[in-house]
Amino acid sequence: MPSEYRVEVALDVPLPATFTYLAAAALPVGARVAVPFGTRRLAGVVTGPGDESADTAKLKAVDALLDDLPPLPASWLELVSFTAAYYHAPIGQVAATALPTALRGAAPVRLNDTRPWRLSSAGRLAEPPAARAKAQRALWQALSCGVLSKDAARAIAGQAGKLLAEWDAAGWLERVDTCWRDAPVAAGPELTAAQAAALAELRGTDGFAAWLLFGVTGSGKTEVYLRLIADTLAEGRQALVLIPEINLTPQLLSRFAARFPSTPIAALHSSLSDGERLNAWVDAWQGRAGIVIGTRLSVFTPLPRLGLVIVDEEHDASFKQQDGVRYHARDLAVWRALKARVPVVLGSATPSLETLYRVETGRYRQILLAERAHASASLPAVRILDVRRQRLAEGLSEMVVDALKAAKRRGELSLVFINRRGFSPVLSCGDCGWTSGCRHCHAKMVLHLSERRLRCHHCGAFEPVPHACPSCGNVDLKPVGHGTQRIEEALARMVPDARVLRIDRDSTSRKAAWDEIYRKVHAGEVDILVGTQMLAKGHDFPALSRVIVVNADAGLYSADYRATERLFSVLTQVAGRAGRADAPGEVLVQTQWPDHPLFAALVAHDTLGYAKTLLAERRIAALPPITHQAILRADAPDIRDANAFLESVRDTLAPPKGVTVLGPVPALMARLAGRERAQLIIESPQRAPLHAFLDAWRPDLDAAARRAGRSLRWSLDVDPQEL
DNA sequence: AGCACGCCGACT
DNA sequence: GTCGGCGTGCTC
Repeated sequence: MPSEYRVEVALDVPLPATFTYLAAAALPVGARVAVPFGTRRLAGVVTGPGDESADTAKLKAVDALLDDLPPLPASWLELVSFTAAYYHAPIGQVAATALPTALRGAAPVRLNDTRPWRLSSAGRLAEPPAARAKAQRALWQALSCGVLSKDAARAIAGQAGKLLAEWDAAGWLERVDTCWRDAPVAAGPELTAAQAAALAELRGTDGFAAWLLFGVTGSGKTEVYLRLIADTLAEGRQALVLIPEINLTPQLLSRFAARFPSTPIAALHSSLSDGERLNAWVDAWQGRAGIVIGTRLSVFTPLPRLGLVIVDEEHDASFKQQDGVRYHARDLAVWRALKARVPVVLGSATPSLETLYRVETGRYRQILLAERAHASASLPAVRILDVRRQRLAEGLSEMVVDALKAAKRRGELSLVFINRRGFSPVLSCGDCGWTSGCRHCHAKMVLHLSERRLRCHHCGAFEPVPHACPSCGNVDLKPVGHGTQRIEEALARMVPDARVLRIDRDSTSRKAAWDEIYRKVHAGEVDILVGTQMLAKGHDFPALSRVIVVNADAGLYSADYRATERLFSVLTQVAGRAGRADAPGEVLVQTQWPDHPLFAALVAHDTLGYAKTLLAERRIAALPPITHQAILRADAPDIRDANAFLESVRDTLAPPKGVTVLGPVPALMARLAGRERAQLIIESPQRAPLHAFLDAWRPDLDAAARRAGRSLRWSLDVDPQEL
């Protein structure tokens, strides 16, 4: 049979183009196909009609049309190609990222019918199982009362799968197409005046609108989301809810399930098997799920009846993918809402500067929830402890140890927060507060002990390491944020009889670990919790009377200009752990720089004011979000190979007016997993010339990488979140 | 990224 | 004599 048709197919290979194939019939755009590629057989997605100018002799034919599913929707393909264009990633790799694992392979996929059951008319006339078969009887009774999902059936009878199959074969059952438009919604708590006002404003729009829901910790943002979702479901439309991985807890999911008991919810969390994820994904795609709730990857779920998008904790760094296709789920979520002409709500207690800047420029609208939902819970009192010229034992001051001892005597739970993020060795003077700033730009210079010099990671300038403080002559210069390695042992030693529990990635890697930690804490078997980042968010601990931050300074002067923004955010969140119940909490922050404006804002709970300060700084320094950046990263076992690659591409193409290429400079984490990392920073006040430059540059990058050999790895990061 | 082809060292 | 090391080149 002659192959008269041609199609373009996107394949998961690191090549920028799509590939032209011959086909015996006109294949629909969005169809999944299997194609021969070299010696392999790969899965691909049809992106459009084939290139007619391609030489027929070189073309191969499509092998098979996979799946009996309908083709992927045009809106999904549009999202994939936008992502590929914006992040300068090969479209086939984006498509593979956007599909669930089960749909990435070249094997056809068969789907289970996941629709719930009810009794058919024959079933209603049939004899119920004997009363002594208790489980069978219970399952039958549940069916005769109404509709039953497979999960619900399994909860009633362990053998549900087998029984349902038998009864179905007997003709007693039928499938029900779910409709959530009239599904019941459980009553929620009464709204506060602020929540009601926020809701009224959010409901007042039609079509696309981007909102920042700016609410302090405990102000009840989730309740606002639930009410909006109820509106969306009542119109028969679907809601997409994006949540940081760490906040996507069973507690949160059961809160949604309890509010919408009969609405199918597709929860896309990390512990799903490939099959479960596929089912949830297809439920969303086929319009069977009313709510999709999940982490950044969920932004790619096709939703035919999308009516609302919510991004909770929109400032959270986990929305940015840090390898492969480096997309930002929050930004893509806003784009999706725009294309679907539906509202998007970005919620946060500490909004990102990107989002606040868009509020400032009028693109997003802001709604404030200024008070905690429980009138009795007030914001914690923050005290700044000046530790200059103090003797610190393992980073702990006497004041902090005394506070911990007093709390222990009163039987109260304290939290010692260790800020490990943003650590890079910036040199500082413990006497006068001098830090090693770069004389050519706004960045801090980083100590490179092996090279015995200071190096700027923004512009690349370097200087010898000073022997004494250039400002006051003190010879005892140290990297900021040093010396908190063995803090839990130190605590156990300095606070007699204190029961110290450490919480970090290691101690929580096992699944049962969290349950054990919760049990201990709730049973009052712990006096002091010690932990990093993980403790700042997501998990609710009761009656935290005191939060102590021992090394805030590590983020205060960092080579990464985003460090202060992140520090303020994490300190606000960890402070929010204190005093959530009836007792007002206290937060103690140790610092060598008590006069830093960050602390004044923290004490005053002035998130917005501090954000304005930071935005003003970014404007002066011409940094994001005022300007736009991309980073070309390279790593190799030998730094010279990475630098050689970056130098060879840096001058292949003259950047257009306004676009600046800086570097090569070392990455903030200059060495990782035995590889040395360096980068070029590309900056521009306008997005368009930046993207045009990256597009034109791409072939040069591919060519240079080929010349550089296999040991070199490289990637392009648009809107980087970390240096 | 895979996977082939291709040309040089230590083994049955 | 060959099994296998990973350099380089291509994939519609």
